[in-house]
Formats: sequence, structure tokens, C-alpha cells
Amino acid sequence: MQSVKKRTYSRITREATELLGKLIRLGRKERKMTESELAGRAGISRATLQKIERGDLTCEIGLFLEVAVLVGVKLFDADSSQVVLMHIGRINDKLALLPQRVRPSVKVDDNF
Amino acid sequence: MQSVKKRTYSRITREATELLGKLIRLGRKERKMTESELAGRAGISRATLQKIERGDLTCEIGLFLEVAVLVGVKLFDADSSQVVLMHIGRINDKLALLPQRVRPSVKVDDNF
DNA sequence: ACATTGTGGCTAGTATAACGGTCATTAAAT
DNA sequence: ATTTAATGACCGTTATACTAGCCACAATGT
Repeated sequence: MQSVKKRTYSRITREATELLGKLIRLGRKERKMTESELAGRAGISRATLQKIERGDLTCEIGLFLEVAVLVGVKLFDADSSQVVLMHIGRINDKLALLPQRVRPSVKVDDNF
Repeated sequence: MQSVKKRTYSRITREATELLGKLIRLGRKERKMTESELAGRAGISRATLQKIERGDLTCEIGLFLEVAVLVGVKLFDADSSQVVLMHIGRINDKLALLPQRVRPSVKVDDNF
């Protein structure tokens, strides 16, 4: 009974993960795969797959996305996934333009 | 030197995570926050934030998305995130329509 | 030029995720 | 109705993610 992990997540984070889990479960059933089958293909245990489909926030993002890919879930969005992925080049450019280090001279504006 | 974890990830998974990490780093710098600041706000260590921005696949999805939300990264896509999130209701419906258990009578079609 | 400090990388310790196995329940097929 | 097996849940073990702290380097501001 020592040091119970006390982590808080925003509503957006919780809903997004829950959604992704449901999309995975939906994709799996549409393809008529059992939990064991999908877990086997993904190289994970059935217990972990159950956590993922349940939307457990503590699962590794790699496992989460890997399972999603296996059941045909389009990452990031329905039909613009490729567009988003292609943006990775432009993001590199934008990163290169920014100063390599951040030095907050004043104060960071808390816009929440 | 026993049992080195040997995990493989699809290219899509790797690129998606890498992209998300870069988006986070971009968002952080655009808001002129230091790694320590963002890590502090997210309630994680700086080392973990560095792993996230690097696109490390072994990070918890909850931490990954939480940091993304903090720096204003729109989850799933640029401007249709809310649409996707609203679809959660319809997904529940679709799940309810499917049989509650999958019994593969024939063989699962390997469409890869 | 100098001082400041953000960043990358490393370590050991600790919390915990993932695994493999088991069991009860119950939907699905006969 | 009976049989089969997919699912949900639990547990002990093992692997590892996260943490706190440190150092070296170098970009930024003066």
C-alpha cells in the first residue's frame, strides 16, 4: 500500500484513447477475428489487447497503434491520414526555422 | 543479458508516432516552452518528454496524448478532431449491431 | 568575450506494464 | 438442449517504463 500512482488525464486524452480502443474492437469484429487471433498477430498477450480495446491509457502507444493498423483503423483520421503523414516533411522544415533553443525572456502566456 | 525484447512495428506505426512527436516539439517551441516547463505541466519527467518528442514507441499512450493536448496538437487530425470524437456514439451503435462474439467458421481472409 | 541555461545523454532505483496461465461465464453453433 | 469456445477477469512473475539526478555541450542574451 505504498505510493499509489496518481495520474490525471484531460478529458480529450481519455476520450481519444477510448475512441481508438472502440475503433479497434469494431475493426476486429468486422474482420471476424477473435481476441486471441489479433493478439497473436500483433505479438502481444490477449490481456494487453483487452486493455487496449478498453482504452487503457497506460498501454504503450506503439502497441496501441500497431493493433489499430492490423485491423485497418486509419490513424489520425478517416481519409486524410496519408495527407497528415506527408506533412512530416513540412514539419521538419518548420522545426528547422524555429530557434533551436527556447529562452523565455518574459513569461509564458497561460492561455487555458 | 537475458531476453532482449524483440518487437517489430509497422512502418505506419513508426511514422505516425514520429510525426506526433514532432508535432509536439513544434507546438512546444511555438509556445516558447522549455522541456522542463512542459514536462512539469504534464506531470512527467523531462526524460520521458524527450522520449515522447523523439517518437519513442514504448511510451504510454496516455502520456503521449496528454502532452500533445497541452501544446495544442489536434488529435487525429487538423480540423476534424471534434467530428471524429463525436462519432464515438455511432461507433457504439455499430458495435451493438455486431454479434457479441466472433466465431470464425471458415478462415479469416488475409488481405495484406 | 562571458554568463546563462536549454538540451542531449547517461545512470540506478522503483513502480508497473506485459506476459502466461487459469477459471467462470455465456454467446454461438449443432 | 447440449457442446464448444470467445470473452471477461484475476494472479504471480518478469521485463521495462518512468523517475530523479547528474554531466557535458552549446545556443542565446548581455
